[in-house]
Amino acid sequence: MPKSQERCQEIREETRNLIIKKSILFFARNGFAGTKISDLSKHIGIAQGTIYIYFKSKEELYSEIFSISDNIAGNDKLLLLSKLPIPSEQKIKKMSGYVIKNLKEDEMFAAGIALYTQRMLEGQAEPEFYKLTEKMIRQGQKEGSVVSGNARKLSEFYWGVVYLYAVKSLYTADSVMISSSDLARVLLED
Amino acid sequence: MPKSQERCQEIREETRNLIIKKSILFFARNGFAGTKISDLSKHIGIAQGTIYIYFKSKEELYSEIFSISDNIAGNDKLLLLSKLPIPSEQKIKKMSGYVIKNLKEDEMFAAGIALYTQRMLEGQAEPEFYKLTEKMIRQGQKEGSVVSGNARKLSEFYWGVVYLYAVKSLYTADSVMISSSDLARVLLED
Amino acid sequence: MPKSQERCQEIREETRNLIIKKSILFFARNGFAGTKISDLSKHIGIAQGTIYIYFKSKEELYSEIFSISDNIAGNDKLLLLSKLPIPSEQKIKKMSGYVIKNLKEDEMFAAGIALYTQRMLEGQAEPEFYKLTEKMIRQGQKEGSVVSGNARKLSEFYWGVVYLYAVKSLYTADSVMISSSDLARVLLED
Amino acid sequence: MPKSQERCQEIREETRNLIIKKSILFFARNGFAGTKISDLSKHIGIAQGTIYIYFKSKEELYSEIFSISDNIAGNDKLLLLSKLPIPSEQKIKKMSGYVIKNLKEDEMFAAGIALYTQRMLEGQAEPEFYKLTEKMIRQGQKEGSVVSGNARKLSEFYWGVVYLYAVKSLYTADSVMISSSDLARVLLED
DNA sequence: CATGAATGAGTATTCATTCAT
DNA sequence: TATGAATGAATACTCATTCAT
Repeated sequence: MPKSQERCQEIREETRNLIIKKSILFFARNGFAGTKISDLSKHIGIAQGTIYIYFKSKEELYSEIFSISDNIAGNDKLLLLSKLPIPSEQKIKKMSGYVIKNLKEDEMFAAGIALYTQRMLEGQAEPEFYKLTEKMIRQGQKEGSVVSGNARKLSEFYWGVVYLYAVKSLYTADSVMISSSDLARVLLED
Repeated sequence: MPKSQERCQEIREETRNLIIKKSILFFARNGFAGTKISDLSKHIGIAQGTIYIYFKSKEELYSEIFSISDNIAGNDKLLLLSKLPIPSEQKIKKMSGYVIKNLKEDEMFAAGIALYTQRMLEGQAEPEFYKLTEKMIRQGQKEGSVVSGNARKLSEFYWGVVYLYAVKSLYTADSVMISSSDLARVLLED
Repeated sequence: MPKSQERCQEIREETRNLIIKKSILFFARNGFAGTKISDLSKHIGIAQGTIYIYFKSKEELYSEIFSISDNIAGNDKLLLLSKLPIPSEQKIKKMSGYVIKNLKEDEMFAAGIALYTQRMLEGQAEPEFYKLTEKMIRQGQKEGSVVSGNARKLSEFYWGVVYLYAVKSLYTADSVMISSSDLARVLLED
Repeated sequence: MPKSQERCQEIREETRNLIIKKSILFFARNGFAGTKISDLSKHIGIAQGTIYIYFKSKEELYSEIFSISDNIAGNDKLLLLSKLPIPSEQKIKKMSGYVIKNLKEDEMFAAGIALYTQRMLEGQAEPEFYKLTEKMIRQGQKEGSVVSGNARKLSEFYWGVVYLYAVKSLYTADSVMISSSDLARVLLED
């Protein structure tokens, strides 16, 4: 008896997600060239061939992971946050809390941040959440809670610091993490 | 003919240095696995085989580059600086000025910082200049010029920021650089 | 329930025949190595696994097809023909008419001829119908209706020409076919 | 001391030609899918990697071989022949003599004919020498030396017969070859 | 029986390294 | 020394075959 259409679809979806999820960490740690399909498939726990059922090439898998790392980086939450009718100081504190919490608890989040930032450095990604942060900064500067200076540069600096700790956590299991308030202070006046 | 002997030695030295110098940027940008000897030799302007006259393997060249990136990162200057009988605030400002100037003017410096930090993250390098910076921070905290907090963490943070801008400058030709005083302010009280 | 048993057997037989029938064309066009089971199953309209219910391996399916292509090539008819008590000229004309008719109307026939000839060229098939044709030729030479020359060579030439048009029809839908009388003339005196 | 520019060029040319020459037979015998690069390189007597210095892929090598098989098939000679101010009968006899001689003596010639014809069947090659032969046939028909009938069809038939014996000689070392005059008789009146 | 996702041995391709010139 | 063509082990990718459903 043939498997039902839906069940097949489900299985495909599951396997595809498994591959993506497990690949993110691998690519974030070792880079594209440093990642071998043989190692990757062992790490995922599937056969090498299975990867090629879902992705045409290593390159394609890598690309897919990037479009996903965008979401991982938390755009949705940030978008929501940036639209709330609250003072910028609170937004930045909430954002920093969210970021630090995730960096600590979710390796995937750290990997997403790392990959996304790297691709951005190579000029191949548009930093959506940089812009949202810029907005918060400008609002905060009006409100007097955020330090003065070019908003774009400050945003870059803020996320740069996040990247720093993301990369650190990818390499060192129990790396000392910056505190949520220390991170917020990058932008806020004392 | 001792003269020609020396000249030979000189030429050897020159070629060797050329390889190292041109390799640093390449490795810093693409990582170890992402750097192909064929591309590298083309970039240097020599034959692939020539590299193997001076270095036993890609691995050895990479290692060599690290021991050099250590120096590039400015240990000597830093060491000197840290021993001067001047207030920590001045040391930190001088160091920041030195770092920013070099990041702006010397791609090799940026590459050295990037490589060194990367290897450090992978736990394969002992961060000599982190310790020197820690010293300055402790001195500064006593003098009241440096913000309070764990000296090691602050040092890591300071150099993390430097790494951030080093990487940025490797990828983007005219990247907006942080100012020397902004960098110093990472450690100094307002 | 003997009835359902039979029905089952029938279905099996049907599927098996479907696979064979549809495979012949595929193998004839692309050769053994050039035929992928994935493509083949798509072309047949069944799942890949189904093929392996009926045949132990690709190799076995291929072999099966050959024993069948032997029959397709029309041994039985030829055998019958060669035994009829009629002049060789008529036999050859009938045979040529039969061959051309089938080449035109039945892709399977063309495929069978092509496969059989290919395997023969590789020395893996015994050309039963070559021998029957040889007989006709010898008879015809005695009767004065067939051109003189080595009977085996003439037989090879005759079937070579048939192969030629068989292959042509496999690749080109509406290929110009040789006429029955042109084919006969390969052997017959004017 | 570096190798001289010209010597390098020479070596490259030689190796490239060696690969092409030795590949023709292999591909002609086994087809594209049936040819493994590992076997091919062993047969040529070089390392697998060497092939990829000269050709981007197996596909590209195969294509290259085809553009060359065109020449092998003897276009130049044929062109010359077709333009000579001699009766068509002589042209056809000369051509047949040339073809049979080469089929007997030069495996490469046979391979070239086989490959070219196969690609033509797949509709991927323009049969230059078919056209030249057509011309000869038309001229001969006017002169009364060539059998009547559609010139294109006759040309196809003639080269089909040549293909037949080309393929045969590829598989069987000492295959019985058609004689030059037998081949000519395919087109000429008795 | 039929399915098609998964497997892994087999094949194509790359790239660090060697070596004749 | 310097070269770059050649090497072959390492890696990416394919496809005949299996197996849980």
